[in-house]
Amino acid sequence: MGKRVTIKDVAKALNVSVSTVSRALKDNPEIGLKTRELVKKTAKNMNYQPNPIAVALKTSKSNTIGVIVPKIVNTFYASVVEGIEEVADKHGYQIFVSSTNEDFEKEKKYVDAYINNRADGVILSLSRETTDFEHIKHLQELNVPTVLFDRTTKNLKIPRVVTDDAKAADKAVTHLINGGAKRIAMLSGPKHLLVGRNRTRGYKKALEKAGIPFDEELVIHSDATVKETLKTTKELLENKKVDAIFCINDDLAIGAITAAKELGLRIPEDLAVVGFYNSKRSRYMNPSISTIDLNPYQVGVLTAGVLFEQITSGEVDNEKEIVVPSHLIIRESSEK
Amino acid sequence: MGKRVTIKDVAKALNVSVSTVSRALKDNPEIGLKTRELVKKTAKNMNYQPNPIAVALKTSKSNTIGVIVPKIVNTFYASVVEGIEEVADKHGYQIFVSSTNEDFEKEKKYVDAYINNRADGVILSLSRETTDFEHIKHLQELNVPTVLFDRTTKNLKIPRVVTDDAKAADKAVTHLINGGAKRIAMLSGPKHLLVGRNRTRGYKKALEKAGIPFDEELVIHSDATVKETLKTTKELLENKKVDAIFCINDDLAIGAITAAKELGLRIPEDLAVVGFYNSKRSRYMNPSISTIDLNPYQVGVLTAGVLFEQITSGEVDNEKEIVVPSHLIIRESSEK
DNA sequence: CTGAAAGCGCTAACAT
DNA sequence: ATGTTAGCGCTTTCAG
Repeated sequence: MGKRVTIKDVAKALNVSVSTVSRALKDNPEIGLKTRELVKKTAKNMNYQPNPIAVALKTSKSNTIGVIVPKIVNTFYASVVEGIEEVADKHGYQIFVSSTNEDFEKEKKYVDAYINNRADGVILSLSRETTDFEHIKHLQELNVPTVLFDRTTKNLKIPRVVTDDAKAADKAVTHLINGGAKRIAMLSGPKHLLVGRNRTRGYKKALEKAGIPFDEELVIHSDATVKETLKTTKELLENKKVDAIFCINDDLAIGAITAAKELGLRIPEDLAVVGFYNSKRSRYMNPSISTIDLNPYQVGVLTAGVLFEQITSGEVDNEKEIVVPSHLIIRESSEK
Repeated sequence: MGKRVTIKDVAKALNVSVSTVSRALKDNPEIGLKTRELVKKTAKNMNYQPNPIAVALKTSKSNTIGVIVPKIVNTFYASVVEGIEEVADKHGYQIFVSSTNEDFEKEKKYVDAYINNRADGVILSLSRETTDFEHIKHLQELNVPTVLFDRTTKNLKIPRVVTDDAKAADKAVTHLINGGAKRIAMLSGPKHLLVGRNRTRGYKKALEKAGIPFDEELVIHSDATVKETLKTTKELLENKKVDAIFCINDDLAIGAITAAKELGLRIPEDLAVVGFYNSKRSRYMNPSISTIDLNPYQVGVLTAGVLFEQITSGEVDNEKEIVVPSHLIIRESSEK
């Protein structure tokens, strides 16, 4: 079976030395043009494939980028990965993706794996559990180009690419206000998550600009189970008399809409809703409400851009922070 | 900065040879128990980390599994990946994931990458474009354990794990029939896709069992754009008088439901719908209709299982085919 | 029980 | 312009 052909084999076939072959293959001008061509031709004929492992051992570079995400089933992250792939490919790099499943130990494990496998760069988004950052610092100590995205931390000086969560929320809520809403609730996730906090900031800001007082009771934190969402939404509609709801994600948006309909309300005449655009699917989920698109693909493209800048220049700007703008997709029917 | 500590360093520190260290580290009984312990202890103290690249170069094994999927943003594939990760982790292997984005050239490229990086196994699902299978045959020639899942082909003798698409469709349609439906339409995707063909088979079978004649006109192929779905569904409802719709995916299901509601129909009293469960999100998307769960996570677990069987035993059963059962999730409200 | 030494495939001084 | 050689970090005969 497949005995792999090495540089040595082609050297032997041509009666030249391995170094000649090695150099010819990388177009080293020290080698005569005709030998260069000859070597390249026979290498191809013999179906020679360089062994990246040997190269990596020798050079300590692997031509690969490690990408670590908290949850690959989340389409936001999957889309980011696509963006990264796109630009890595352009640079002639491959990416290897790992999902920590929000597990800190796995995150450490994968970081180590990428270090040991001499990844030329690492892109990662912190797991929910991560509060200790030694593994990230380790990457920095080893001078492995690293950039964080989305789930980052203030406890680290490191380049990062984030979404404009606060601004996005502001846009969404302002849109609702412009549509005539007066009492706007916010359906949020678990209280401790940074996303929620950032979006709450935007929510408050939009209210403030419109002169609407902030009412703590209209911000609901939940785990986004169907049942819970239905219950809290009904509560909001029946007892708090809200006329619009800003939802932190599409699952919540669907829950809100479903609850509203069960109460006989019409969307958006009786209740305006804004959700988030997490995937193409959103279009189907709520064809009649406006959504915020966080541009995950763009996040990936930009993150990879920062990384390659670092790889290419060899310089790190640990203060670098790129904020990716979000995009409000307005559906006609969402205006009251 | 991070000078990495090697086996040599710990050998020097203990005044023993590198081979002793190497052996001690892998608990070779030829080495005295106390030396073994000593070596292991100091290795840990010195923070020694084996260099997997050197190991791979020496042994031609990398302790990694390559996974190639057509589209990682598709939650079906993302979930499969989670399943694979789970069992790979148990075996002490890492996985590296690549998404071809349905591009045949990328598929070849990634296969080559995994070959060259000495992946100990490859799991892959063919891209839509793939009609040439030389790269897969190449894997087999090189004795790289390989298993296909989901998107497979009859043109290859190779272990595979697939979903029971036909059976799933049969279950779904039978469920509709049991609920009282008489004229059941099927919303399908592009005509040439295997999934659609398999599901059509199940659809026909269910009708046949119930003695309902098959009507070609009730099977609609579309690209699943929102507009198109709405249009075709309305057409079905108004002119074909269907009382139930079997949808090949959740996007179509949402489209169908939306169209029905726009016509003033109630779900499921006036129209019963069955969709597919592609993610947790499905629960939100159509809380009132039944769905088919294809168990992607299970597909991943089983696929990895087949692969590790092969890796462990060194034997390939190219006839092996595992069909993963799907699961019909019935929601009360979907019964008429 | 332990050490010496070869070699995996490649790159890059250092010759010539 | 090309060849020789050392060595990346590790495993594994083969010798003691």
